[in-house]
Amino acid sequence: MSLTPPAARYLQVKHYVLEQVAAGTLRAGERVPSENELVRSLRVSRMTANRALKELAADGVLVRVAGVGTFVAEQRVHAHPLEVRNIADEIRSRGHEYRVRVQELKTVEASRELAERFELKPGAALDYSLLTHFEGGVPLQVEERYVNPQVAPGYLANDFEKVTPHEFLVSVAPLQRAEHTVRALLPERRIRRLLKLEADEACLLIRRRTFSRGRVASIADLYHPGSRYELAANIQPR
Amino acid sequence: MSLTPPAARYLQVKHYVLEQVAAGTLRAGERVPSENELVRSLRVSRMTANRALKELAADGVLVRVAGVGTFVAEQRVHAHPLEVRNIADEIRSRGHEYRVRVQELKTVEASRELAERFELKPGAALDYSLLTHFEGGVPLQVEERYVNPQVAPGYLANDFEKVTPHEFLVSVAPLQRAEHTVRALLPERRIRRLLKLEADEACLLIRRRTFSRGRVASIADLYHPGSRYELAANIQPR
DNA sequence: TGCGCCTACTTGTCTATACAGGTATGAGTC
DNA sequence: GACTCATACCTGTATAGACAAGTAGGCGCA
Repeated sequence: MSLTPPAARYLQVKHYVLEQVAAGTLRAGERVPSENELVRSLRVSRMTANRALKELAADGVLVRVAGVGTFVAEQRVHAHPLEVRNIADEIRSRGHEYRVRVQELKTVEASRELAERFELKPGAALDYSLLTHFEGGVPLQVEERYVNPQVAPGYLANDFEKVTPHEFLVSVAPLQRAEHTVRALLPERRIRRLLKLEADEACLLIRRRTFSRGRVASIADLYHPGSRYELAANIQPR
Repeated sequence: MSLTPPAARYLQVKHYVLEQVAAGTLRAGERVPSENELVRSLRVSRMTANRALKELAADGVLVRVAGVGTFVAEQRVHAHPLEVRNIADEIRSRGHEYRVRVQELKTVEASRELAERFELKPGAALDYSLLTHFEGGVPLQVEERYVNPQVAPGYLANDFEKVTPHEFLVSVAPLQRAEHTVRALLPERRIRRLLKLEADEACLLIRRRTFSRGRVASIADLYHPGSRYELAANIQPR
């Protein structure tokens, strides 16, 4: 069983190749379909196929040799190709703290997007957590996670005050197979919708955005673009 | 002073942006020229500008927000964006060993490509080292390095039997500013040209390639595509 | 056997063009 | 003050077409 292919076509191509690598149809050292073959079989342009293979090569999954072809990389033990950005790790030493807001089982009935992304039938349940991150006492980020309990069992049993969700997921699931959806900070309306928690914090978050009117030279103190939050951790089994 | 801009145009764009970030013209959080501005000022297509900015964002140098713009990322202390692949580290625990063949000062007169790449006048000298890597007793790779002595002083003074060239370079030079040229294994003719060292090893290396005639299904035992060697370590000062 | 040449194929790069979706801002309305 | 709307701009994605450079394999020649 595999998850629903993503919407973007280059992601579909990556998905197509990764699926065969994960299933064992393509083993280490074996030849991957060339760009032109992918063009014919998947009906995409060569630039799209090129992007997909190039990114997989950058992740260390494939190896490309100009003039020869593309091949499944040998197993590399140490280096993990997927770059993981963990805001908690990054700012921990700079006055970072976070608070756990929600930690519960959620049915996917409400959101059709979730059901599709995780390929779940209506009525199925997902582990859900919502954290707010602070830096120097100022609420900066909202981290919302949906985790398939089948691929990361025991997610909700954690004490997220001690172990961050990211740390747990890293320890329990093979990161090479993980698909993380990373987005920048939320626009104002979604923050309002999300943060019905404590009015003052919502105010602060929103005020930091509303301040932007008038001065656009630097977006640094509004967005803190270096840091991000992860919307959904969608981890493939196997 | 800066090094010669690379040949590929998307690398020129990256170079253009990185130079301003390194020089301090663009500080953390500040706005980077948009894709369309780069199109007009550097006379490249938007796809090229897009690729340059996208890769810099993947390296953690920039942060892009759709609909807003591109910004210089905040300083991130821990994570180093440049992914460094070190074959010695990767295979060390799997029967890996290497032998130092050449370790000397070389003038760049012979190669015009080298002089241009390092922006040196004819007659200038470069530190040079040539190692052969083995895995399970079989010679697998040739690692050839040219290092600018001004940016990595003391390179030749190392005992490369104890410290690999890569490890020394990592310790002495800021990797964020490094430009590594990574290539796959050499074609047959260049191996012949390079390896006038010991006939049997050259034979083995070449034989592993000549074996390919007839069976093309898997290139694994010929190339070992997962491992690479670095042709030139060209490290920018500052 | 070794060498150079040619052809077919593969990846790398670049361009022009197009559409989609997100965002900031100002004008207008309640 | 809060909201809606239109506009201008930005990034994300996708395509078709083109040229360059590298490689494998076949062929012929010395």
